[in-house]
Amino acid sequence: MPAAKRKPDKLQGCTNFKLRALLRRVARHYDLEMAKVGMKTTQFSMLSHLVNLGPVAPSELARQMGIEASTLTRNLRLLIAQGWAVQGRGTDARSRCIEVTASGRAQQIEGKRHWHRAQLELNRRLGDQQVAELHVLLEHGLACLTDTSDALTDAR
Amino acid sequence: MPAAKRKPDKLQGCTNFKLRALLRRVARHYDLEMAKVGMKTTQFSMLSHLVNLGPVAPSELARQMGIEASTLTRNLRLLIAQGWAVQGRGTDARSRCIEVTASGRAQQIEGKRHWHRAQLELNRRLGDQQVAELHVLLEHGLACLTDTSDALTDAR
DNA sequence: CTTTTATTATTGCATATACAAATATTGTGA
DNA sequence: TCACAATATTTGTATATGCAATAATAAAAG
Repeated sequence: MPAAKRKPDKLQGCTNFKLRALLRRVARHYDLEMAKVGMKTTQFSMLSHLVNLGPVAPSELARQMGIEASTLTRNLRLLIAQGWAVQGRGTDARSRCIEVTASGRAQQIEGKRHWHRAQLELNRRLGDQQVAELHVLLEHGLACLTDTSDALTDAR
Repeated sequence: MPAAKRKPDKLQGCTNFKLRALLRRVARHYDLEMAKVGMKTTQFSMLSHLVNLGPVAPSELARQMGIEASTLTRNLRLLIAQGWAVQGRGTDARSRCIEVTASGRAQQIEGKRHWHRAQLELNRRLGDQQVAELHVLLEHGLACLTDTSDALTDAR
């Protein structure tokens, strides 16, 4: 049957699969660049959030980054182990306060140079226009899937 | 300064971060649906590839899925442990041959129903048009980052 | 035919990630 | 004030993922 009439199902049309496939490549692209300053792109991400937010509670940082608190706890350990961040007492006896260190700031600035190179190279490879459009759609998707409790398909 | 003239740097413009953020949500969306038949979306993905490809060598399956052979080895174990696939001798004493079982086929068909529900719901949430455009850009990005050895920025 | 090189798969090590359960602490209602 | 609910963080458990190093075998070179 002609390609145009093929059922749009199959795995060809799996958004999850396509996203994963691209992320694997893109992550590799950035990571190769960030490795030059001894960090992963995800670590640079968290470090940058810390720099931009200032002293912040774990739960708030997790919210800002859109990750689970449990994920944050573990990923943060790597930054602390590198001496890029410290964790002190929060407003409460149960909460904490995370803050970037001087070393962390320096590392973030270094990292930013490399991140920028990676981003420019990506833009060059995919085309500025395409990257811009991709960003719009990624943000759109994120907005549509934010909160609005999923899983309601037959939960009620 | 007006948003339009803001430097396009910052983390606002990180393709990696945006992709990751969306994948986390999208993966959750699909996984909640696939959980109803006791599997992760990534497992359904591999199982479907096995169904579509027929008996295949690990290296070829990895190539088709765009993942590392080492990743495949481990992920495949879960399918085998569930009895959805078996691994036999390949053409060679060093190679293997992976094949879906009857139980695996049944599981894939079950899974497909749920995958389809998840995909339709995603389309509904984001809009058919947006999803279609997203797919085009994801495929474009993948094509631009495929092979063409990365990391050449200053490797030579 | 033996030494070297290439291919195929697996293991070791490390990170990112989530959900559920446990901990610790704070706040509330009776 | 005491039992119970709410909040903040960490731990337990499981998956996905990659790179580097091994192991096993095959192919090529000499």
